[in-house]
Amino acid sequence: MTAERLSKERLRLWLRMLRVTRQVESTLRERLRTEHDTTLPRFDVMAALYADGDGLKMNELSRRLRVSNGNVTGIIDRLVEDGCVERIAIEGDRRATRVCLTDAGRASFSKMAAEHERWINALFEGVAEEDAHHIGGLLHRLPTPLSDST
Amino acid sequence: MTAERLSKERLRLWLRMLRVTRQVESTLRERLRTEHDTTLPRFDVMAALYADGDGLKMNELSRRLRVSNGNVTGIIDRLVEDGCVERIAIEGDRRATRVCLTDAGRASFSKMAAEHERWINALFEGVAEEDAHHIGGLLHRLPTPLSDST
DNA sequence: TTTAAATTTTTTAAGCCTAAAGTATTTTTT
DNA sequence: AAAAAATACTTTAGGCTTAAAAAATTTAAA
Repeated sequence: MTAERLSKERLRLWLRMLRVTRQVESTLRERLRTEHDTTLPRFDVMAALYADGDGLKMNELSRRLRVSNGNVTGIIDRLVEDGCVERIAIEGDRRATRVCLTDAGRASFSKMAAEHERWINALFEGVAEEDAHHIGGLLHRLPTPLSDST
Repeated sequence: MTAERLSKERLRLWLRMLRVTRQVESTLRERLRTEHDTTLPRFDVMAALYADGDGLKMNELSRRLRVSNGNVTGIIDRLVEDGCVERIAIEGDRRATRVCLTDAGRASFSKMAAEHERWINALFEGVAEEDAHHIGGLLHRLPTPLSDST
C-alpha cells in the first residue's frame, strides 16, 4: 500500500518538474528572442561549443545535447548563416566535420551567458544553496543513460 | 562572494533539471510512440481533458498546458481525426468551442495513464518518498506565474 | 445604435524536432 | 582486393511550437 503512495508521489514530483522546467524554458526563450534575437536551441548549441575550445563534431554535439543528428544539422546551418559558427573539415576523415564558434559567435555567446546566469539566479531565488545542493545530488543519480559531464 | 557561489549552484541545478527532464521526456516520447502510437503532446492534451469531466475551451487548454493557442488548434485537429476528441459548440458564444474526450478517447487514455505512472515510478526509482516530498515542496514555490492545480 | 475595444479561435511563416531513409566515406571481413 | 559492415552526416516527411496577423464574435463606450 505504501508502494502505491510512493508511486503517486513520484508522479506528482515529475509533473511539478515538468511544469517548472517548461515555465523557465518559456521565460528564457522569450528573453533570448527579445533581447538577443536568438533562440534557446541556438543558445544551447553555442554553449556546448563555447565549453569546448576546439569545437565539436556534429556527432558529439547531438549526443551532448540529447537531440537527433538531423536536428543539429538545421541549427548549425542557421548559425553558420548568421556568422556565429563555422564548419571545418577534419583531416583524415572526409565524412565528419568539426564545428567551431567564430570570434563573433564567441563574443556574442559570452555576453548572453552572463545574462543567462542572472536570469536563472533570479528565477530560482526561492532555492537556498543547501537545497540546490541537495536536489542537485538527487538529480545526479536519476535517469541518465548517457551521463557525460553536466 | 557567497552570492556568486549561490548563483553558480542555482545554474548547475537548472542544468541538471533540464537534463533529467529531457531524458525522461525522451523516454516517454519513445514509449508512447512504439507502444501506443501517439505523442507526448497528444498525451498531455488528453490528460488535461481527462482530468476535467466536462471538457475545456481551447482557451483554457492552452493556458493549462502553457503552450500557444495556435499550437493547441493543430493537436486537437489531429485528435479529432483520430476520433479521440470532439469539438462541441458552446451555446451563447459562437466564438468559443468546448473540447471533450470521446468514449474511445477516454478509454484509450485511461490505459495509457496507468502505464505512464508505472514508467515514471521506475524512472524515479532513485527517489525516496521523503525526497520526492521535499523537492516537490521546493518546486512548488518556484517560477510559476500561472499556477493552477498541479 | 454605432463605434471601438476586447475575446476566442484559426491561419501563417519560420524554426525546432524526430525517425527513417539516403549519401559518402572509412573500417572490417572474407 | 572485393564485399560487407560500420560511421558521419544530410535529407525528407510529418508533427510540434511560437509569434504575429487575421477572422469572427461579443462586450463596452460614445
